[in-house]
Amino acid sequence: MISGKFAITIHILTLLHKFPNDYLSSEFIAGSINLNPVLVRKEIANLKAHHVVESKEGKNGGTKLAVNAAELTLKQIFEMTFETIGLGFAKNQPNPDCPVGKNINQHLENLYSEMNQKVSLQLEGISLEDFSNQF
Amino acid sequence: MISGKFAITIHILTLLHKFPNDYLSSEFIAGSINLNPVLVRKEIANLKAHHVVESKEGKNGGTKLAVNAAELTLKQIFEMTFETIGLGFAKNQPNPDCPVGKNINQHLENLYSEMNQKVSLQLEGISLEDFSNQF
DNA sequence: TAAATTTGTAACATATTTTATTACAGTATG
DNA sequence: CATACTGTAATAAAATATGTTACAAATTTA
Repeated sequence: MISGKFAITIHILTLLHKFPNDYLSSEFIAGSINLNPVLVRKEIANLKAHHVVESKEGKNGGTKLAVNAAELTLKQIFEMTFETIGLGFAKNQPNPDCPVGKNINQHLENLYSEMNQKVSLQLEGISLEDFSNQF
Repeated sequence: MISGKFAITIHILTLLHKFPNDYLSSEFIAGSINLNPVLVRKEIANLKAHHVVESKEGKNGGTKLAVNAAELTLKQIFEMTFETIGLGFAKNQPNPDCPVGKNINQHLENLYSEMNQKVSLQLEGISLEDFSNQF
């Protein structure tokens, strides 16, 4: 299974970009994603930690973008929500007495690292503005 | 979370490649991966369905490669164990009355589809033999 | 032919991760 | 002061991944 963090975060950011002058409430955003507002606030907390959005408490409060959407890339959003991409590892430590078991994770990491470079290159070329303007 | 299917499968195939003349038992393979033999047999069942390995029941039975390792690419293995790569979707159906909610999944799919092409290109260039010869 | 070993598979159990819910303190608005 | 938000903790529920047990069927070998 793969968590919806990236998808949710980019959904939030797209909405914020569409309403650049408003503080959007987590309830409103949750209504578009069809998600519990608390989970929206959690993702917003992550975005705040990365200084991508700012929010205002209290009545008529909410969240708005704090950066230029043309300068925020999907790669940055990816890195805020995922560490890296990959095809996973076996859960348990493989047998260190086996030449294959001993080294497989290192070799997989190398493979995945190259995957990440390629994906990052793609995502670096797309800004939030680009993504949002598709709608 | 991400399942270990790909990692386990490539581990199995690497072992089979290292012992091209033997039928390896699921117990032996499980010992290298440090995994329950039943789970190994499940992945082998998948490989059998794709005609990549053959196995023999009964005493001294086990599994061996049924294809040329130089011609089996990591892309093929990837496709047997994952459908596609991507950064996920929100779990619930987004709001179809919202212009963003209505289209976000399609746009994400397009994005992921391009990611898959890039990753596939990479994995296509690596054979099981290449991977196994690193050890 | 009998004993031993191995696959194949089902059924069930446990662990982990992801998502949802409830609750409420704190903050700003009007 | 009433209202409507955020922020966050605590807990529950759902989904997925992994592990275990059990046993029939197949094959080898003694």
